[in-house]
Amino acid sequence: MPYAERMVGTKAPPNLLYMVKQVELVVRSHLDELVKPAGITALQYTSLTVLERHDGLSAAQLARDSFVTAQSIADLVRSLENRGLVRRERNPRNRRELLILLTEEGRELLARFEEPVRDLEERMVKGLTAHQADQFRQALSKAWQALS
Amino acid sequence: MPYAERMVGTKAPPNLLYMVKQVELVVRSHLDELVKPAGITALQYTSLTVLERHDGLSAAQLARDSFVTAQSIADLVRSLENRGLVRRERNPRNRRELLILLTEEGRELLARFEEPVRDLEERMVKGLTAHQADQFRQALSKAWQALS
DNA sequence: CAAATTTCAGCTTAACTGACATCC
DNA sequence: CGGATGTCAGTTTAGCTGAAATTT
Repeated sequence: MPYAERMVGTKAPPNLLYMVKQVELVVRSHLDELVKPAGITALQYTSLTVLERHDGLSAAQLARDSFVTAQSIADLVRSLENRGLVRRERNPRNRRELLILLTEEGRELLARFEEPVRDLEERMVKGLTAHQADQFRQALSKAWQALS
Repeated sequence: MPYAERMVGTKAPPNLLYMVKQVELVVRSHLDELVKPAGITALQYTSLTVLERHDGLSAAQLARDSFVTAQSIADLVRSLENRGLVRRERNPRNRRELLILLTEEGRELLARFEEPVRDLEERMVKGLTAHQADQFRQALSKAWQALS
């Protein structure tokens, strides 16, 4: 019997922390498969969507936001740069900062996956009403802010 | 400006998949700090809570449920065994299976962290009403089932 | 024999720490 | 100078693949 069934109706309910982890795991595995044809990982794709919302971030900012060190982010950014999905240029107002910017190719990749990713999100909330899905989104946002 | 602020009121809202990831990241970092004094990782602690609900799982079952291979789980289980938190014994009805069972020490560790972990969960939903927190839990459960 | 479980050996990769140069 | 930022070098660790033994 898979977890999807075992988890339902168990005496001691799985705690919230565990469910967050399980949802993240299954989401990442779907997303990884989805973007694999483009030769990138879920993590790299997610970084691109962050840049889509906040183009021109520095690596240090990206690192802080992702709870990883600057050194770790550097590797990820370098691989995105090698693939031509982002470019970096000096902040003219602060020569020590290297801003990370989406390239045209990066934007095209994001556009190409916009619909499939939205479909995945919709599958994820298909058991919820539109209102419940919205509440879900807000709950995630509040939970995240409460612990940040 | 940290993400906790930047994420609010941005034109293009961060997508659901990204928020799930961010919440998992911040939850794990808190949980890691919480259980560090006991010399275990968040991942190991979480595995212990799984065993608390389903004592006597086989490594293969645990692996499937965690979206990892049996080989990966083996390392985790071995370190828990070395620390005396779990023991393994042959399933009398199926001699190839090694059941993973919590030891008394493992149960004591779980008892010791029950309250701090509950506190962390409460901090996580402190911006929600009791009803909303319950809806949140159900939404996570449904989202997970929908993608499993 | 086919499928499931466990285990051993080796590999890859994503993260880490430490050290250093640069810039404000 | 102190505090950020970025980079280089080396390490650790979590996960992987492949292969084998055992049981059902």
